[in-house]
Amino acid sequence: MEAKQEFTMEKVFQPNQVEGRIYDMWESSGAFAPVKDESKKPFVIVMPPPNITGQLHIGHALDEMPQDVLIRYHRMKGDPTLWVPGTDHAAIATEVKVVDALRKEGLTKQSIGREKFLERTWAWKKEYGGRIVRQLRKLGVSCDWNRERFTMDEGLSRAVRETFVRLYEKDLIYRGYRMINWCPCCQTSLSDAEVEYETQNGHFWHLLYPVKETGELLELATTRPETMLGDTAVAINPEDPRYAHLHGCHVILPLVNKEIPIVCDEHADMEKGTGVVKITPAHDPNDFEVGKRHNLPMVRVFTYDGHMTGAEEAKEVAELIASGRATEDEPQVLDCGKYAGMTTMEARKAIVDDLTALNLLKSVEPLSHEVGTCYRCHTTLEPMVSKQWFVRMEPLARPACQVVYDKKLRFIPERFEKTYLNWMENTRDWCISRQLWWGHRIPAFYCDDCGETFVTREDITTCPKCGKPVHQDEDVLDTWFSSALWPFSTLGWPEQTEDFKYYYPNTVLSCGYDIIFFWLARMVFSGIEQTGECPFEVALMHGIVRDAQGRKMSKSLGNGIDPIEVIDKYGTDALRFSLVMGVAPGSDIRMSDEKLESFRNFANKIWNASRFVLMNLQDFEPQGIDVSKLSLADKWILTKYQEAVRGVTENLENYDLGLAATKLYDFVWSSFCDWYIEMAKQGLYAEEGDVKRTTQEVLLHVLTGTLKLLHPYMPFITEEVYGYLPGAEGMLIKAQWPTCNPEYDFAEDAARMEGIMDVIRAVRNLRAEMNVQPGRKATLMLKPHAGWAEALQGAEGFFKRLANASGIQILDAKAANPDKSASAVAEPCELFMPLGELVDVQKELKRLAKDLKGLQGEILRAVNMLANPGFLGKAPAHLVEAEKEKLATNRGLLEKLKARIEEMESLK
RNA sequence: GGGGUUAUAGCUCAGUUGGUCAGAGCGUUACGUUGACAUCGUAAAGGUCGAUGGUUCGAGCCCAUUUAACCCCACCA
Repeated sequence: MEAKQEFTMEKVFQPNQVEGRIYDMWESSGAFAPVKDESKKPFVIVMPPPNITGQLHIGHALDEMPQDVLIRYHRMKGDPTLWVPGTDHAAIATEVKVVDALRKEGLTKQSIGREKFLERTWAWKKEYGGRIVRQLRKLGVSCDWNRERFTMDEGLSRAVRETFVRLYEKDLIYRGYRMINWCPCCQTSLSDAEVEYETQNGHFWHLLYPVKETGELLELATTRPETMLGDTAVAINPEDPRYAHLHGCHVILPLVNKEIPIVCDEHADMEKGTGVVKITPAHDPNDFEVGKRHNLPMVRVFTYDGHMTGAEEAKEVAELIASGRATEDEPQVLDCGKYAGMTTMEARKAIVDDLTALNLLKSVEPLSHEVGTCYRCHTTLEPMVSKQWFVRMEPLARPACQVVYDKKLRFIPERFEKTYLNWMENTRDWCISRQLWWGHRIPAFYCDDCGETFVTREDITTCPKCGKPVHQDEDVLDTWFSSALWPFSTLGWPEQTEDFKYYYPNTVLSCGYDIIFFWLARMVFSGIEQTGECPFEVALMHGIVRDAQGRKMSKSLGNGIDPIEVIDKYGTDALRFSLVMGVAPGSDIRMSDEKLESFRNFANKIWNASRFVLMNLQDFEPQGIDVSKLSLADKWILTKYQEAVRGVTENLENYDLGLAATKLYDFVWSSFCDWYIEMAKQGLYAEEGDVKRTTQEVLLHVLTGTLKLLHPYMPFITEEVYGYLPGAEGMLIKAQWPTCNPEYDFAEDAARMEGIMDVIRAVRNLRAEMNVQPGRKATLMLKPHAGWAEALQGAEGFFKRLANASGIQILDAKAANPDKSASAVAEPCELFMPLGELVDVQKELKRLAKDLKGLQGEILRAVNMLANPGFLGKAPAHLVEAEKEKLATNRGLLEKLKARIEEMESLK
């Protein structure tokens, strides 16, 4: 056994002096690695991988906290416990940053080429990817850094490729022209999940299209007039009587002067506007569907960088189509003529002007509507028809719903089940190709000659069919495609590694509710499809951190909280505790200096309580508690402590992390510090060695156990204090989770102690109410109720120490009440505090009247309850009994109180 | 348009399956240098648990309606 550290505790806890040292000690000792035991079920969590571009922010801290608490708890419980950390390559986010950096050097990614660009990005990753990982350590996370993974590691890339190939082979991945969300700024497609809707103020433009056959002007409305160049039809509802005469007719598309058909389609809603809707199949999701139903041509009028198409591009595509090398779904491209090259916004204005000049703009009304924007750069997205890779969702979603129906996957809190199912039951195919360079390149190869597509596990250079050269698809995969495999790719899958076999499925997945669709849902269906099992049993959700006013943190508001600063100022433990205590699962939390301060104070309270105990443990060798020697106070704290052990353990098992933390806070501050330590002083300063020794044993036992209970929440301070404890071996992080000893439960004695505490509180109250100077000690006269005499007599020391009494005097039940004293009644006794002339009879009467009123209210309530036949008949017997008992007690107290009041009245 | 959340002391929130009280932190007020801690201690004030109705012997907790705020999802021209 190594020598204990010398007793050198500072008066105030200094987190920054211990945190780094302790973390290094944990890490280098191998404490974070799981202790594998095939006979036990492991407890496994994979950490949501932060982006390599990221800097640690408060959201990460919130994200890690529940995980670290659970991990530390299970580790102490003796479960083989694994927490896998890692980082995400974040395709689009990272690429944007690198492109930005290039721009500052006057470069573009095209100018340096794909290979150089990737080199640059890897260099970037090397430089910044480590930063977040270092910062995470400051939070005290006890994950197994030896298993740190990166989504673009070789092994994980193999998992991605294997998954892609398997899905392709099962026809669950396909390539085709579909309506996708296009970001003209990032110049890539996005999945539906990556669209963020924003309310924007726009206009509703009412246009007039001349009907060829009748010459009338057909009114229709649009929010995006620039798309009209790509209209290939106008739709009306087949049931609409207003337009029955137009069936089979055509309109002349203004500005383009092209004849396009009027089609009948359910999509045209008779209730909306004029009931006529323009159809732009290449630039609107609904119109795309209408176009398919009516076999309408698709005409693209926007370039991929947000401008109007021109002659050159039109010609190019036309030739491609003519050559037969384009798929038949390839949209035509319009030469927008005078509008070519304009941005879409410029074109909008020009087109509106031109239509106005032609008297074809009937009216404009302001309109506020939801517009899709890019979740990375918030540019307004353009719906575009584009050739992309998709995951077929329907067959994957079904089993992913089933595991939730079957409760094989449990959400905490439960309500997120609905959020999840709502999405999973309605989700559409997932666009997984991105027009980026940074990421997993799509393993599809196209023959330059025969045009055949090959999706392969290994790269190929020649066409297996005709032997001609092939080229690989230029695009990379959605970054979420790889993170969807995280629970098993990090364990070595697709190899059937020992780790994979033992640690998969994981136990818990903890993340913010904001990434349920991006990540959690996709892990579930990917896991089920690839491994046959739901990747985790419990989805533990948390909210987001808000500022003191409840606002989201954002760069523009500048209200972000830097966790590193917080840690420097208040300590990691305070930050950790403030992120969990009293927080209900799944709810947002507000962060404020006041809050952090109060938890820093809590840490300091723990520190000083420990310091006190340790000061009184010099030259003390623990030998265990001798139950026969325990005082009432000892029994009380042991009972309370065991209650805390049971409660906290139960809460942690149920993932009620916030409740457990609250219990600990209360136990430490109120029970242990405010009461027990104060009472223990009597024992510590006692003459009898036995009494002192027993007190020391109890203090040490309870403190040690409490540090263990606190450790998952406040690992640093508890580890530090633990190092000073006599009899504590090894590190706290590896210590055994506390269990209860049935010999230490003393319900009756504890209740007795509570009674005495009530009397002490009553005395304090009296003193405060009567404005008794602290220096003035009074003798307490106690008139015990049946059965309390002995306990009260034995508590004299407590009254002296805690109630500022000079001593107590036990009065006979029949004795006369002392004159000129303040008084109160409590369950154990009537108490009198002689104050001589200090007693203001009027004031005292007023106070007693207040007590009387309270007591009478209680009695009335109980009487009513007991007079209710329903209650007597239906309530559980023990509750009825308890109520009766209480009523009897209160009646007794009432009598005493009344008598006392009469007595005082007579003194007036 | 669909779904969800919240409404409890001045502020921020707890309250686990309905059964005694409705609790904490911060703030406020009055005291306080009693041998761990002023990053502290003691005491106090402060709420008809958003509104209405219902179920029940009993509801902050369950049900219905309603008001207000917020969030998510949704292809509405």
